[in-house]
Amino acid sequence: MNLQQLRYLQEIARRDLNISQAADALYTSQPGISKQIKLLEEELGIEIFVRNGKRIASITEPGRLVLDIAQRLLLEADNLKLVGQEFRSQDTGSLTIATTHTQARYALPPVVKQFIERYPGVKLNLHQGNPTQIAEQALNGEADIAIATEALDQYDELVTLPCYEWHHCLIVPQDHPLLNEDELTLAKLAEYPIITYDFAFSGRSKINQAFEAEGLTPNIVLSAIDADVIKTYVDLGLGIGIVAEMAFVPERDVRLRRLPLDHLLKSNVTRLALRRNEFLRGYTYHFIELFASHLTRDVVVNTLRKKKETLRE
Amino acid sequence: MNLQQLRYLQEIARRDLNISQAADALYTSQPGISKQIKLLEEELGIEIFVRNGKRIASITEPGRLVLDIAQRLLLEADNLKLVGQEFRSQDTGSLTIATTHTQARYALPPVVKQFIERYPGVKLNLHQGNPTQIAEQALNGEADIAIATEALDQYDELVTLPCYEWHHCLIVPQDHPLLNEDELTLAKLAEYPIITYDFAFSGRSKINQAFEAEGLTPNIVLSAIDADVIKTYVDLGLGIGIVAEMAFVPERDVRLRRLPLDHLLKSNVTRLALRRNEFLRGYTYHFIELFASHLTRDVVVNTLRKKKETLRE
DNA sequence: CTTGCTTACGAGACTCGTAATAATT
DNA sequence: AATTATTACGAGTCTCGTAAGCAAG
Repeated sequence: MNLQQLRYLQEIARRDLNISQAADALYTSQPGISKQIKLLEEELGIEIFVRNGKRIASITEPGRLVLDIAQRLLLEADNLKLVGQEFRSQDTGSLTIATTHTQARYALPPVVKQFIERYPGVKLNLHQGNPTQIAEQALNGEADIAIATEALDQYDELVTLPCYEWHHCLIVPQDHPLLNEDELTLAKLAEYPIITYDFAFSGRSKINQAFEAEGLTPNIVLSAIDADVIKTYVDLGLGIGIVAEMAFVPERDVRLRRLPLDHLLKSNVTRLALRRNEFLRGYTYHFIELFASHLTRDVVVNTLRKKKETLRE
Repeated sequence: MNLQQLRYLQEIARRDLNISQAADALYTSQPGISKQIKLLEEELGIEIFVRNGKRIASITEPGRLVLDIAQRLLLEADNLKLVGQEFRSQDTGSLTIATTHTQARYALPPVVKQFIERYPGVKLNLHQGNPTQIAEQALNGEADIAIATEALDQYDELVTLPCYEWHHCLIVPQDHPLLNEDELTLAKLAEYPIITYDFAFSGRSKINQAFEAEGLTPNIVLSAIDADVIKTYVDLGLGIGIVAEMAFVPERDVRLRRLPLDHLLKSNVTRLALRRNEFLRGYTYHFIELFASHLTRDVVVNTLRKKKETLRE
């Protein structure tokens, strides 16, 4: 048994049990992988894959267990390399953040600015995507940190930490009748065409819930995946917009007005996700603390080693 | 980087940083280990050991981290092998219990009897030792389960589970004046020479605490590490004995009498300890459940993956 | 007939043991 | 002087890539 075999195994699992694809991904030959997997199965004395003649059909039950363990093991192997890098060169390396438009555009810029000044030797990458993509990038190590408001909680292998709480707000053209209302209600909002986030983005679920709870059906005329699109169409007069409060910038959005919705919609919590048990570089802790000052190194370390909430077995 | 290098590393750490001893323990050559460690250090780009010329003096800070990770990684490697064994042959293998006299002599026999009947193919080993030895055997994998009333809680790498609660009792010769007392008090006990457990065994700490709390100094004339020795000397008239209640067997100890001490001494909890994150064979779960029926497989699985209570970093 | 896994085989790399060397106690 | 680590070197093994074979869809 060796690490290489386990890497092969992991890659096969990632590539839908296709050995050829795994070979391509790892820049090696397909027969090589095939043989090593055979050897591994032989050594462990179990079949990892169910084979249909010469095709791999599925994973066996013990295979699933083996895969699980192998992944934890490989994570520790990565950690070893990271420890090396950390001590070899404290402040150089790379840091990849997977996040959504809202965070990348409105929440992260000041953090990034501070970070790159402090760590000029660290190559900072931002991957933008939807919450599911983000979570998966964190899961398979493509990203070191995932930041989003939705969907991060659904993976056993990820640890999540609350970063900050925010509310939605209403944005309307500067001459809109709603600006004269004494008290905003969902019912009044429902009278106008609404432009807001696409399903699965930036707390859209909270918006749906609120209207449903009052038996209202909002007239969503456009669902966008980012606030800039929403603001553009609100400006054009297509409807009223509901966006994250961070996304309204008075200096820039001069033709729009903001109205708070704190009392109508539940608040949202933006969270970040890390791979459980991963070793983090010193600058990664620093980045996290820059983003959410309560997430000190100690807090993060403690959470990283916490128990899983649910177990599959 | 490969598993072998990490095994070498682990063994060196276990053998007080002596490469020659590690080589002996692993049945390999000393230069071989030396070289592989060098290679590992080179690959990680850090020094793991502090060298004084040609002697290894200590572990560096990054080395300690590396060692920590390596141990977790190797545990998972062991787990892979165990998964193999589990599925290859469900009911054969070995199970090693490290425990104290009290448990081995009075608590375990019925469990062992049932177990060997149910699993004739499993080689069951019992290692007797003091609580510290027991914990260490569990730690380095010499034992699969440690069972004791003391000392198990002090290791990060071990998970402990409560098995059962018990009290001490007083044993006296059949004609002893204390048998005529209406109500036993610690003060009355302190009037007689006492024979009980050695420090660090079977709840001795609870006994000391109780007397101290009342400002009494018991006259301990003999401290033994097992109840059989205690009973022998009580029978000889050397004093009165305080032992675990399980250790008194009316049918056998016919010349002695038992008096309850539940109201005078705090109760004790016997616990078992497992290595955190270890994969357990099916029959191991079964053994645990035979010993403590509330410790079902699910309960144990959940605890094994729990977070550490304290972190060193 | 294309995709995908396995078998066969050989070049090159790696591991490990022995022997010699050197430093520390 | 004895213990212990490093260096040197060679035999044997292992890994991996190419090429050929073969089963499944």
